[in-house]
Amino acid sequence: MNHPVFSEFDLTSLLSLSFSALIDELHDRLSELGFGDIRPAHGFMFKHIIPNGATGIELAEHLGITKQAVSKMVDFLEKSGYVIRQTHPNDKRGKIIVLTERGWLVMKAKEEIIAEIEQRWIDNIGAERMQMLKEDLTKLVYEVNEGNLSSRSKPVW
Amino acid sequence: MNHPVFSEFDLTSLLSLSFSALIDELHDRLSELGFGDIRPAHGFMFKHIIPNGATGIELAEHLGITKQAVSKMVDFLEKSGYVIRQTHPNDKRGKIIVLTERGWLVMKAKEEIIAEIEQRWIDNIGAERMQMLKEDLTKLVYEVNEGNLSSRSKPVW
DNA sequence: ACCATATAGTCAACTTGATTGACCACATTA
DNA sequence: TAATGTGGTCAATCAAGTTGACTATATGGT
Repeated sequence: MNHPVFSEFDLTSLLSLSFSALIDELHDRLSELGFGDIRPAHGFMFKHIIPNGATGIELAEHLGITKQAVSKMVDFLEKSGYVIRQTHPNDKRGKIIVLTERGWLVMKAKEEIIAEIEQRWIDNIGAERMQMLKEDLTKLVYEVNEGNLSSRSKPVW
Repeated sequence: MNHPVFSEFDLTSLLSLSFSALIDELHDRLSELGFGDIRPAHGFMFKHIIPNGATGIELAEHLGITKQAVSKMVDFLEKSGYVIRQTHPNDKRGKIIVLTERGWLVMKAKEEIIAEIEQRWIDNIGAERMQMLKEDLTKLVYEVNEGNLSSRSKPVW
């Protein structure tokens, strides 16, 4: 199939479409591996639980949602066996959320799948261009946020 | 401020962050212009209403949601004065959803804001790199979807 | 040491944007 | 023209978030 190279999409659509294409494939593959109950936001949470656990409030800030919403997500993930709540060593009010073995398995699977997709893209556009792509996107992320990154991001994985 | 150029983020995060940075700024600016009731999904709907209107089912397919959900969105947008439902000329069951004057104003504002942001990025990374970025993202969108584009995309604007 | 205030987490009620199912009016085709 | 298909809406429900109220524990000023 011969596709047009010059964009019929504007930048917004391109970013949106490439992102959701990536995420959709990732979650399809995770489903096949038996992780069908994992949603994109869970992955982003896991990322901040690594490597030594995190409190609910820390996760809430990272995810940009309320601590109550985090509490519910953790309820679900704990029931499904991906994380557990441990009592905080220094603060009896607090709890630390850590990954279980199953949680680590998802993270590992995710890494492998993303690496594989990324490799396909490298085969397609070349390693140099992929490097440029990443550099440029990194710059853009910093530029648009004008320095105060992660303040309002609603990220995934 | 001197930022690292080589990515501390993986591709998923980069795409997610750059996309949401873009969308956040866009909607902040639209809010300032008095379009605070417009959500990202509305913009994507508008895009497919242009230029000659669309039926609810067409929009549902484009947005990847049910026709009932579209119907609700249209209810809202009609009440807010962005679109109207016209009776379909050939099919008395159907309706065509078209933009009102106010609807066109939002689209125009959106174009200008995106163009301005894009220009900032061009100033930052250069026009050539921007062109490459778009080309590469376009390829990636096609590659990941393996030809059947827009079948499952959950896009915005 | 004590009290006032702040903080981590949970419970409950509500909101929002989607879903599924049922239905009506009109179209299409055999 | 009867049988089936299609566009749209209504209603009930679901999922994932919100706000508000509360408990238990920490912390800091006097």
